[in-house]
Formats: sequence, structure tokens, C-alpha cells
Amino acid sequence: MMQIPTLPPAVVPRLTKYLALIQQLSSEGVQWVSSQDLADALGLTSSTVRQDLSHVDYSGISKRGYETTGLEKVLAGILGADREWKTVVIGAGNLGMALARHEEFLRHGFTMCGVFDSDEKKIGRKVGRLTVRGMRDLPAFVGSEMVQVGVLAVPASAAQSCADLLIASGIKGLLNLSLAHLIAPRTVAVMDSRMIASLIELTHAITLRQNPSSP
Amino acid sequence: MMQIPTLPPAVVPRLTKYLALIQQLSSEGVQWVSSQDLADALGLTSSTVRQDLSHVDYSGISKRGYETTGLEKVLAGILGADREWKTVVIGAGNLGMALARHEEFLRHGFTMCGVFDSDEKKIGRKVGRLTVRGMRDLPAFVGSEMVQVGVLAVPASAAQSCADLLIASGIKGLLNLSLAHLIAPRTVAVMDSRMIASLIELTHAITLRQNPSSP
DNA sequence: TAGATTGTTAATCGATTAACAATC
DNA sequence: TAGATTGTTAATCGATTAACAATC
Repeated sequence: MMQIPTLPPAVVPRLTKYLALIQQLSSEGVQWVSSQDLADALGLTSSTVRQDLSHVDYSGISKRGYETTGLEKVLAGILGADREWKTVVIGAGNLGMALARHEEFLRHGFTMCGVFDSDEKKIGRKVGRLTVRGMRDLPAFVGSEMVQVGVLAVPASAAQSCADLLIASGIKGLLNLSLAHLIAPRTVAVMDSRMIASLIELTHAITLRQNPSSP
Repeated sequence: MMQIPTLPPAVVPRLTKYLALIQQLSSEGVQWVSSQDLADALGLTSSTVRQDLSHVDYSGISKRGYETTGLEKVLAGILGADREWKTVVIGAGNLGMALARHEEFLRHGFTMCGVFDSDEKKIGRKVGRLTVRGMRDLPAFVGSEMVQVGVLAVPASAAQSCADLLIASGIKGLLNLSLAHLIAPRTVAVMDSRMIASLIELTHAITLRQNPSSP
């Protein structure tokens, strides 16, 4: 099996940016990309790009840069973006239903195989080709379908208890969309993508820019 | 007007976490919280919490900690979470429609006042109490309604051109939900909340945990 | 009072940038 | 060849942690 190098934490989010950009470039027929090209497109320095890519087992070529298709393959392998990931959504509210139907997930290898909600009234509703299931069915489903990823689209007040149930069911990773901070054992990976928190950071940045005291 | 101190970049995301937690605690009637309490709940060290809060014009009290209601007010002020922010969503797909109906936004001060799409077929559709408008109406709407925040729920391929239109219309900040990296002038704040990118970081973390080479 | 907790300084750690020899 | 670009080392910068006097 391929060796996955341990990467400095700050590098991983940038690798996902390189991958997204290179996928776009290679689909447009671009064959070579330099560290300066990547830096310009992503608002970084070429030095940072080269440092980051030095952690990756793929060499560029002087005077030409990196071959897009080769680098794309290596980055996808390191990040797990070359595999299928069975995914469930918890929460059949506006957001959860939208995510269950979101084609972008499938396009990036996340196979949506279940939507769960604790509200009895929502159980049985159709979401595309799926049907909303009750939370009581979650443990058996995760186990038998070997679901690896759970997306939490529930209110902050319910997030930790839903996470606990997913963890007890044997899930491997959680995407937390709620404002709550989740506690999980080290064996389970957790990533946050919290729109409300990002919006609040955004309003802070707007306020700073409107305030003449900042440089 | 209140003085907004310039904060180290790494501190701001944590302030949003402190605020979310303290809002919950104060709504539960908790009156005092120590740096150790906050650290335990959020997976930090008490030292980090005290360093962060030292940037904030609010003093704790030895032996008791910080008063929740007071700290909540100060953090909300610094982050802009004590104001109303007029917000539009660009993109009336699954995700955009769900966000336009999402009550969580309103509860955090983001007043949803418009949904826009370039697809003629979607114009006129109802989204809660709103109606989908065409992109051609965006500049006049942002100007006359004094919209400050734009949420981009469009495919990566359309993200930059939509951002350019919002910026030309005079928007103050953008929340980018697409996988694309956005280029914007320094006068416009941009924050990313990219679920697909977070999911890919998650699959990397899962892969690492399953690989015995890591510590 | 005794003890817990803050605020702050200094030390450590990690991330970014600059610089340049190697190389295609 | 001459020149552009990599890979890597060293320097700088910023963030985190440890430690402890001040204080309630």
C-alpha cells in the first residue's frame, strides 16, 4: 500500500486547494504548472508552494514546473480523493435535505447512502432516490453498509448526541456543520465547516476594514 | 464609536468559538466561566484562552473567572455579532434555496433579503417569503437595499464572475461556499466555508488514522 | 487567611519567507 | 548556452505553551 507521509497540519488545507485548481487546469488541457502559477492563483508565495509540495512524493522539473496530471494523481492519493467514501447525512431539515441531493458530493467521491432524522414526522420522506430513516436505525445501517463518513446537519444543541451515536456505530470521520464544538475520541476524525462561524469572522473583517484605526 | 482592536489572525476563529459557547452557557444561567472551563470544552489549553482574551477589553476576576454576560457582550461587539447584516444568496440550487430558508442565519443577525440566479427558469420561484431574482437585478438591489454580505452558493466555475458582480455592486463581504479560490480587492472581505474541501481534509485524516505509520 | 485564577512575560515550537546552488 | 524553476537550507516571523507574580 502507498505510504502516506505525515504532513504539517498547516499544509493539508493548502493541498486541497492545489488539488482543486490542478483538477480544473488539467481538465482545461493545461499540462504544466509552476509554483509561481499556483501561488498567483491562490494568493500564496511560490516559496510556500514549493515547501508544501516537497512533502509530497512527486518531483517537478526545472524550467517547466509540475506536470498537472501526475501531481493531480499524487495529491488525490494522499488526500483520499481517489476513493469512494460512503456517507450519511444526519438531519433532514432544509440544509440536510439539500446536501443529500447535492451532486457535488458524488462528483468528489462521497456516495450519499442515507439520511437520518429523529423527527418521526420526517421519516419516510423521499430525498432524491433516498428515504429519510429514523435515528434508531443508524447503528445497524452504519455497520452493515460500512459507512465511513457522517455529515452533521443538525442544530448545535443536538450535535454532540448525534456525534456520539455515530461514533458508537463505528463511523470513521465526522463533518460538523453546526456551531457546536464536538468532542470525539482520537480514533475518529472530525472536521468543522461552520457557515455561521465563518459569517461571524466575516463581519469582524468587514468591521475592521471600515474602521480607520487598522493599517 | 467603540474601538475595535486589531487581533492576531489565529485568534479570531477562536473568539467565535468562545462566543458560541458563552452564549449557550449564559442562556443556561451559568454566570461565571474560567479559562480552564473554556479550554476543556473547546479542546484548548487555559493558557491559550487567557492569551486570546487578553486582546479583548474585558477583565476576568481572580478565583472566579469571567462573567458570562459581560464577556458575551464584548465578544459580540468585537466580532460584529451584535448588529444586523443584510445578506443575499447567489445561486438558487439545492444549497442556495436551503440557505435562504435557514432560520439559523436570522437568529445570528443575518437578514436574508434576496436570492439571485442566472437561470431564467428559476426566476420568480418562491423561497419562503422571498422570490428568486435574476442576476441582472443584483447591482441595483445591493445598492438600494444596502446589502453588506453575499453568500456564494454557485458552482466553482461561476464563483469568480458572481463575486466580481457582487464586488462591483458594492458588497462589503463575501462568504464563499464553492471549491474555487476567490480573488477580491483588499477592501472586500472574503471568508471560505467549503464543505467539499473540509470533507477531503477529513478523508485525509481518516486515511492517516488507519495507517500505522503515524504516531 | 489560603487557595484559585488571572494577566503577562519569557521560552518553545511551528510556519512562512528569503535566498541560492543544482538542474533541466 | 543562457535562463527559468526546482528543492532545500537558513532566517524570520508568529503562535502556543509554560511559568509565576499579582490579586481577589
